[in-house]
Amino acid sequence: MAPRLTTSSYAVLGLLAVQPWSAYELNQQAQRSLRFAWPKSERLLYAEPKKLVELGLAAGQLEPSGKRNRTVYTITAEGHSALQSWMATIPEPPMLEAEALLRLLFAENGTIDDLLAALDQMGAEAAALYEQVTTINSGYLDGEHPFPERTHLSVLFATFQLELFDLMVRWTEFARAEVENWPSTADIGMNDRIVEMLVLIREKRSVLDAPMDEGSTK
Amino acid sequence: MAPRLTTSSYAVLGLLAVQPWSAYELNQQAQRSLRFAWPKSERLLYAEPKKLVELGLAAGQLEPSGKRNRTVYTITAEGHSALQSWMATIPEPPMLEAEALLRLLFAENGTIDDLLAALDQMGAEAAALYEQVTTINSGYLDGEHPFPERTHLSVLFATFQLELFDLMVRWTEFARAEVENWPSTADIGMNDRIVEMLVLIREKRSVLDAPMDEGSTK
DNA sequence: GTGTTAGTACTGCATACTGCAGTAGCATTG
DNA sequence: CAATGCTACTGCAGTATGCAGTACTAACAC
Repeated sequence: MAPRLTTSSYAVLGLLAVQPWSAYELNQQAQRSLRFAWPKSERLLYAEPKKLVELGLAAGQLEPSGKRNRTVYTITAEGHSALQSWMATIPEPPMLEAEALLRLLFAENGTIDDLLAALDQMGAEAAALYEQVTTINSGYLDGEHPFPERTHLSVLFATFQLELFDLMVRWTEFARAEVENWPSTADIGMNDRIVEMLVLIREKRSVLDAPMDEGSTK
Repeated sequence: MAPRLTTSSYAVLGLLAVQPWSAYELNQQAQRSLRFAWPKSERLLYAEPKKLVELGLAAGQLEPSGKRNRTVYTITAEGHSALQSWMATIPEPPMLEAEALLRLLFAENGTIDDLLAALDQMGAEAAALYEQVTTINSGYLDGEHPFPERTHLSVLFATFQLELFDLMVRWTEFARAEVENWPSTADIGMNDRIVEMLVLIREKRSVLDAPMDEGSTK
């Protein structure tokens, strides 16, 4: 039976549309950019091109290097047209998986320090990724893009990543400041500060822009 | 053999720590908040409490209502302490799955309209969620929170959701404006505007704040 | 009074995906 | 020449998802 094409299949097909790769190279490539939009396991990235070959969307040629054999996958004409059709379909909504936010939701089951540690972890990871993406993109100004004709796509994509990481850093700092003023994780409910935030929310104003009022802390 | 505890197990345990629920109610509850931090399938939310019972972290009592039986799950003392220990561990990094961004990365395989449609879809979904969360939270000001003592957690969590949805709306609008100026999806590479964006990135300035320069648009 | 629709409350199954352990060649360094 | 680390994968057990199916209940229409 013919296997079904998943979004991950099209993700791999998209990479093959750039140039032929072996499964190993596909994995490295996925680490560089794909993982920020469609994070998939190494294991899957080895399995997916085989499925594409089976379906005729890619071709695999064995290239022996020494005693080892590596298979290099190339997109076929059918692969190109499958990818084109997929591009015209409507995408699934974005999904965010964040364990740190789960810790916030259930914070009453842990200590203030547990919660602060989770927020700090999330902020630190976002900060590190922000630096990484900034460095890579700064390099493009010096002609370091491996596919110069694709720079516009990488850069526009990077603008989203950077805004997201920046938001995570700023929000975790904001949340830390709030939580530091809590006497405990449980049974706070609605104090003056929470009401303040709710008013900002109702007025569709950002809580990150509004300075914390001295009188309402503690 | 005893099944392993996953993050999803702790997510369900966290819900049970709030109050006892049936698997059906667990699913409804997960729709309201959990899905924004830890999106899991309905199917799993039916299976997970059974696993918790097997492990002694929850107890399930059968409550017949008419001819139908529904099982209501309650957290046990061991469940509480398992949850507490988990709260002290470091969380996994956040992960974003966004098909629309995948379309951007591989946009050269589709038309400008395909790309705009994907961006619009992402923006529209984020805008709808922004409204939803704003409405629900505004209700808390009128005492509509089902667990008043947990309002502080819901609200702080909501501030992140709103910032994220707002970012998605603003970024998709920004990206749309950029893409509208492209002659095609492919082979743009590095024009003046892309260089401008790269300079902003290198200087760690937000592209969303910087107005688009008339002279550089095509 | 009975057919229809919508909501409640699940289960089974095929398929998708992940993590981890294992294998094995090749290159560098001590 | 042994050890370490990188390249380049595969097998397998377990986790998670989507979808179809089952079955009961309540409301309202006809």
